Order: sequence, then C-alpha cells, then structure tokens
Amino acid sequence: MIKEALENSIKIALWELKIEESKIPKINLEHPEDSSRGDYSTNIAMVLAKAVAQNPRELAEKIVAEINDNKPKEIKNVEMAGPGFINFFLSDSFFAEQIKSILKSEKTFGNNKKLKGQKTVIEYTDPNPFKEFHIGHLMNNTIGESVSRIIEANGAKIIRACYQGDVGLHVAKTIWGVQKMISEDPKNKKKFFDIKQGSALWGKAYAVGAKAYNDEEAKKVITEINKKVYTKSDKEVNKIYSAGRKASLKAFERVYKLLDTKFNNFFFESQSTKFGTDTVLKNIDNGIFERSNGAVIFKGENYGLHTRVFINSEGLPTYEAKDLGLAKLKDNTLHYDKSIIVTANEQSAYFTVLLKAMSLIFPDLAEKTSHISHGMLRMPSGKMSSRTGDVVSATSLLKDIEERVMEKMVDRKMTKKEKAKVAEWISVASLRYSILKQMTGKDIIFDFDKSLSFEGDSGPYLQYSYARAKSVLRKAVKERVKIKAIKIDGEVSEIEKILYRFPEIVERAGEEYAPNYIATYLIQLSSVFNGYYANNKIVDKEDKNSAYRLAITKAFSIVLKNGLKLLGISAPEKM
RNA sequence: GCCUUCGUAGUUCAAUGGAUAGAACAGAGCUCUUCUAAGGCUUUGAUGUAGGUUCGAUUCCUACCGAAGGCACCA
Repeated sequence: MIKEALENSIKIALWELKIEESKIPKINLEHPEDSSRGDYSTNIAMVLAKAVAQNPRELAEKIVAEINDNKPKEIKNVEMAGPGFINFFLSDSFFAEQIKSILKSEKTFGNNKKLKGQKTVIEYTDPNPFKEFHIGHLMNNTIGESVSRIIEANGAKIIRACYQGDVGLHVAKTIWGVQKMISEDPKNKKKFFDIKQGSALWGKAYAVGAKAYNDEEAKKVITEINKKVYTKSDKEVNKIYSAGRKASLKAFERVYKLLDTKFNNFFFESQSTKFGTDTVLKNIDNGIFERSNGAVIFKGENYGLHTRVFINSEGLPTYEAKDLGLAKLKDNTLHYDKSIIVTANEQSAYFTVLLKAMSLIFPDLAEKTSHISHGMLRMPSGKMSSRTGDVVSATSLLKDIEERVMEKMVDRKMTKKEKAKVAEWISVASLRYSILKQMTGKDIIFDFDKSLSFEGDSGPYLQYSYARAKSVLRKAVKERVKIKAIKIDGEVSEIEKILYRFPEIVERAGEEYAPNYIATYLIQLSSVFNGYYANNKIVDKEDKNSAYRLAITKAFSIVLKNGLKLLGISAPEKM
C-alpha cells in the first residue's frame, strides 16, 4: 500500500538526518479533511521536535528536503504546512493506477493477509431457545456478523459459533408458563405442540413464567422443574421441553437465513454443563473456588473484582460455570488461535470475572479470549425486557420495516418477486446500518420512526447509490461505450481520491473490531459519488473521457459492494 | 455506597493528541425533457462545569454535575 511507501520515505529521511532510532515514535499518517492540504499528512516533525531539541517547522522543512531528494514516483509534491505538518500530494498517475487495480482485483479489493493462518472462533447472537429472538439478538448478530466478515477480510479463518441456553432457569420458567397456559385453556396444548405455530407462543409462556417467579409458591415449583430439566427425570417436562426446543430452533433458522448468517458450530448449555460443573468442583481444593452458603463461588474481591456464584446451592451450575466449560469445549473441538465473544455490555463486569477465573484454571485459553461488548437497543420508553414480555421480536420488526419500504416502491418497475426480495434487503440494510454506523459500545435509542431512515446517513442510501451506479453501467453496455481505466485528460476527481483508501479502512476496522469505520467511509464515498453523478454525464458516446468516468463508476460499485458485504448488507442491482 | 462506561448542533451519530470539530435528520431556500429526486446544491446551529498535563485537548489526568450498566445463587 501507498501508506507504507510514504512511511518508508519518512523513515529514510529521518535516517539521513541522523535522528536516533530510539527517539522515533510510530509514524502517523492521516488524510487531512481538507484536500487542499494533501492526500496524506504526518505530524512526525512536531512529535519529534522536543526529543531532538529542534524547532518543529525547521525540522519539517529538513525532512521535506530529504524526501524530495529521493521522491517515489507516486508523490507529486511534499510540503511543510501550519505548525509543522508535512503534507503529501499524490501524483495523477497514482490515482489512475489505483482505479485499474480496483477493477482488476474486483471482489478481493480491500482484503489483506495480515491475519493469515490465524483461526478465530467468534461467538455471537446466542439466542435462547424457549425465548423470543428479539431485537437485542438482532443487534448482537449484526455486530458479530460484521466483525466476522471484517476479520475474514484481514485474512483470518473465522469459525462462527452460536451458543444457546437450552437449559437453565429460563427454560423452567417457560415450562411452568406452558403448564399454566394449558391448564387455563386446554386448547393451548395443541398449539404448543404444533411445529407450525412458531416461537411467539413460547415467548409468551416465558413471560408468564417469569412473572410468576416473583411469587414464592410458583418459585418453588419452577426451581423443581429446573432440576427436572437437568436430570431429564420427568416425562411430562421432557415432552414440553423437546417441543419447545424444536420450535425455537426452527424459528431461529428462518431468521439466520434472512440475516445471511451461517454458523459453523452450535453449542448448547446442555453440553457445557457437565464440563463446567466438573471443572469448578475440581478447583475447590486448590482454593480457586470456595464453598459459601451451600454454593460454590469465585471470590473476585480478592482480585479487585466482585464475587460470583458458579454453582448454586441447588448444586446446579450457573451461566458462569457453563461458560467456563464452553471455553474448554470450544478449544477441544475447534483448536482456535483466538476466541472472541460478543455480548451486550451489561455483561462486561461478568466477563472480567469469568476471564479472571479462567486465567487461573486455563491460562492459555484466557490469553486467547477477548470480549466485544456492545450497547443495548433501548426503546424510547425505557429498557426493553423479555422478562416482562415487553419485547419486539426480530421478525415482526423487520416485517414492519418491509411494509414501509414497499410503500416507497409502489412506482418502481419491477416484478412482484424482485420487489419483495429488494424490500427485504432494504429493511435489513436499514436496521443493520443504524446499528453499525455508531461505535460498538454505545446504546442505541431505538425510535422506529427516527432510527430507520431511508435517506441521508442510512443503509438504503448506500444501496441506492449502488443501484444508480449499476444503472449507469447498464446504460454503457446498451450504448456500447467501453470501460477503460486510462485517463485522457482533466483533473483528478474527488472520488478517485477516496476510492483507494478502502484497504486502509478495512485494516483499521479489523484491528479495532470497529465496523463503524467501514460505515462512515462508505457514506462519505457514496456522497462523493452522488455529487459526481449529479455533475457529470458519465455515459457519453461523443466524449473521449467517458470510458474513464465509467471506470471510476465501476470502481465505485466494486468498493461499495465489498464494503456493504462487510456490514452484512446486500447490494441490489435495482431499487 | 462501590466499580465500569458515557456526556459533542433542536435530534441521532462522527472525529488514530493536530490545522477551520464532520455528517444526517428536523428548519429556511433552490433543483428532475442527463444515466433512478431514496439524489444534488445553498443556509441556520454543538464539545456538561471547573481545574491540570501538552507547542497543541472533544480525545489524557483530577474534581463536580448528569445518564446508562453492573455489584451472590438470572443470562
């Protein structure tokens, strides 16, 4: 990449100026916001000035002189500016070369091999059978899927894992709810066992059970059911259990298809239970865990964290113990180099405790594990909760958005089938973009009307820009105007000055697990293209520059499509 | 109470310690016999408060104010 070439020139210049290597910090190269300040800029002279006891502007001048002595052909001009910045202007031929290279690489443009040979397991989405797949899972999936794709683009092999809680208190609550609903209305029985019914009814049963859990009597019964689920000792419970598990998993599959997520491995809490429990019990004598009030706990306080229960006083493992078992289970089956777990940040503190315990038992695993936490989707009215049944299910939300998209598409000339497909893509794009455009850790205030915009800074805006570019390219084919990445004359357009940066963005997004860099870049890129589109007639048989404008358009469509893919958003040919 | 994260236009979000703090929406105005107006152009408007570190702070440190989350048998 050009960035490395510039870095090199700077290093050589510093070496020529006999600046001690130990004093040289990491060289920062950024794109100035104002393009009149060049394509790249470095602050190295200002950073170094103090260490070498020189005036920053004078030092910058010296560095500029050295670079000019040995200037690579990609650089048109270097100059000192402001308080001591060094600004680089790239040559016109460089931009044309980049367009050529984008057309040539096409689908792989933007990818790099930085993480080649690394195998990364990433766990995300993690919906719980017996509960609704709600918009929180949608958020987790969106971030997990995007981070997966970004890491893949950086060369790693990604294994997508989904961990599902098919045992635990929530299951017992649901089963209690089912029994209650059946006893209130026997007709419900048939519904629960009808696989076509979907998961909504089960979600309702969970809400009923969760509410009842506050009542002492019901709590006792639910606790009993919980034990029965673990031991599989009660036929009636087993029957409800397997019907519920099946109904949920089937419903999840439909959502994954819609979201274009393909998991390689599914793990279930029922698998990690024994592993986790055994691991905890084995580590009591050595003092890592201790017994307290009938439970087995990890005293996080000893490490400046907080104490957590790993096995409760009923002798059943909590999420903590199961997660510990899961880490080992994953390693045994997948042999990973790195493990990433994506959860909402309400679990951040929990995770630091878990990782501490893990580091004492499986130090190598703890070393390889990292945690990405994301904010929550909040309704304007407050926290969304599946415990009270106040949830928005993923499918119903997407359907609502789709309806609105369809309204906008009434006058589009497409077949019904095409329209339906595109509408589905646009709804997913709209939702995913609104999640990915901001920093991962932050909450999203989810106001249906405001969050899901189809214009401006939005997913559909990106898709629309893509569809426009494709439309232009179709017209070129029709009018037999060829695409050629050879520039005849004219100035370097703004869009050319942005297109070549895509690989840098992918790399940085990969380092920081930050999809929002991609989102921000694509918006900027599309906005510049839309300006270009408005000011230029791209396809023009009479104009010899048309072939190059088409090359730019094609390059734009390639970069945008590749970028959208990293966000998990489809690029429609028409919309 | 303790711990963590976060306070940026009216609103929703950006900004690897850098140059004039970017967008979008909302508001005001303009723009479709050029390839998709879900577009383009113009315009109003912001770093919670008080200190500190630095040549330079939205970014780092301290205090305060405000918000969210977590803090023993839920996940």
